[in-house]
Amino acid sequence: MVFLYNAFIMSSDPSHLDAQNPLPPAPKLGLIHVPKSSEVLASQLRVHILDGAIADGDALPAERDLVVQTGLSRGSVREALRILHTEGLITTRSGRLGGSVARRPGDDALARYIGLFVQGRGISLMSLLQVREAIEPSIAALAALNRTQEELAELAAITRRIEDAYENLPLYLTENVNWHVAIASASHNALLKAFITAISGLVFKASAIDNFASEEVRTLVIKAHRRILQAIVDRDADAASRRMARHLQALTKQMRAFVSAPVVLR
Amino acid sequence: MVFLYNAFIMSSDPSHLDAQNPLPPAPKLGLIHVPKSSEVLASQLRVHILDGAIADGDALPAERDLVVQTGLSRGSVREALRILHTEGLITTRSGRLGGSVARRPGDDALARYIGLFVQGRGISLMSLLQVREAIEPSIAALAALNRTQEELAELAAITRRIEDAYENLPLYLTENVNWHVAIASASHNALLKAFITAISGLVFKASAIDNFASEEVRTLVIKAHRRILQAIVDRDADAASRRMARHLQALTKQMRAFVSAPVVLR
DNA sequence: GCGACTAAATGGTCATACCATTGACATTAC
DNA sequence: GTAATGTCAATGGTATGACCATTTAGTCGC
Repeated sequence: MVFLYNAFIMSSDPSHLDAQNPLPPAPKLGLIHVPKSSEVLASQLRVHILDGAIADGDALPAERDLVVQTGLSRGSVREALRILHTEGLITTRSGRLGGSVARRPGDDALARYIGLFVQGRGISLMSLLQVREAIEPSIAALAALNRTQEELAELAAITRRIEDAYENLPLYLTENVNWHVAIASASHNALLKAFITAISGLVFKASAIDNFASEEVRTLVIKAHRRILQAIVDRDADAASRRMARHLQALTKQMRAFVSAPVVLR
Repeated sequence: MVFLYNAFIMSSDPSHLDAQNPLPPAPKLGLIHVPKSSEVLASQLRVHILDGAIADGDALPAERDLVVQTGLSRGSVREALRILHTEGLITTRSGRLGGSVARRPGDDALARYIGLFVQGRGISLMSLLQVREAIEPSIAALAALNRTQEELAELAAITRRIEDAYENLPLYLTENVNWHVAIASASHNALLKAFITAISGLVFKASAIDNFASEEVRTLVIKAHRRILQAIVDRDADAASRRMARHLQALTKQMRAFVSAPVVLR
């Protein structure tokens, strides 16, 4: 031991280096991050899930199988699976024929994280409405361009359901969220749809506390929805965008009284 | 054991219920989800972090302390902490004075999940550019309205750095991302900023593979940046929005050749 | 056939031990 | 004195092994 130690000292001594090359090999080392075993396993599995090598619905090996395959302890394997579960990339069931199956990240997973961000950072309802006003007119325009016949039918059905729920406030509000999401679906842009799903849900939860949807407001909303729907039917992207922008501005105006406080969920 | 079993059978026998109240208490039970111990602990800690009871930078109890406080095993406690870590709500260090400290969810955390979504769902670069075009004009408008003097200075500095990096392509591209993020900062909307941070980063990574920024493009970009900056200086929200929209449309056009494939990261 | 029981496979939890990392503190060398 | 060095304690990281809980396939009995 002592011998090895001395040898190390000697090899660090620059005195016997070639005079032509007086500099030691110039370590150029940066900070070294030593990953945890669970993170390494999670990363490997994540790659396989994201690139489709493990497809949506495919089963992962059982925990005890992963233990023998990886040489890690079961605790580490379980922590890796817990990471993937939290990321929304697997679901897990107990019992015989149980185990973990791969999942593509869904709108709900992304919505959950946007919710964490909004709540943790104390984002105000005002800011949320700003985001909605920023995004949704473009979504309406894309929907006008890309909507299929089926999506149009669905959208018309929801528009009608909202009108039918005129007296049933809770139903009215949830169908309203569905309406916005349905338009986002018709935009054929999955990321925009996920954004609007998250934001509409948050606005709904934050505003359902107080009841701002007076009868007058509801009447105006229904009118606006009809006009937006018509623009989408007509494939008139410009009109869809414009009308959606106006619609949201009007809604925001109605909610001004509530917008100062940060968003509170549940 | 047998006795208890029989007692249960008897108590389930409705024959000796009050005739006035012939219905059993109407169970009305839905599906019951039994949470895992680690999830319960994670939820409790999460609430305290999100509502600020555990502020950003505050230390959580040591793992072994949580064990005695909660009565759970250390493995369960660790899984709970792993969940919070994955959600970006805590960071953890080893060693003396180590432990877990609470963190507010940051732009990076949200960006990471948006990245997972984009990659896992095979979102195309085209869709990403659509999102950028949908969001960023509004951001420019908000920046024109809300920018402070300091943010203006920072924005001008970045604009200059981009021009200086005309010949240094990698620097040019990263400063370009910074420019978009700086505008989003000036919008004073943290959620929009997080979105743009994520999307600009993804577009950068997805497009840095091939080199589309020809000299001609770079010249046009620099011109466009100047005009947008001027609108923000002038507090002209309309012009800022319009010019940003044009700028992005032009950029998207330049990238048309690359946009068909899904986004590939790293 | 059909119900009830059993067994097996799987995730969930616990207890314990030990390793690895980090920094405070004492010690030593100069 | 002070700077290098060594020691030790606190904390997270990992491994083992056992047992519990849940769920389903299969089997037995009627």
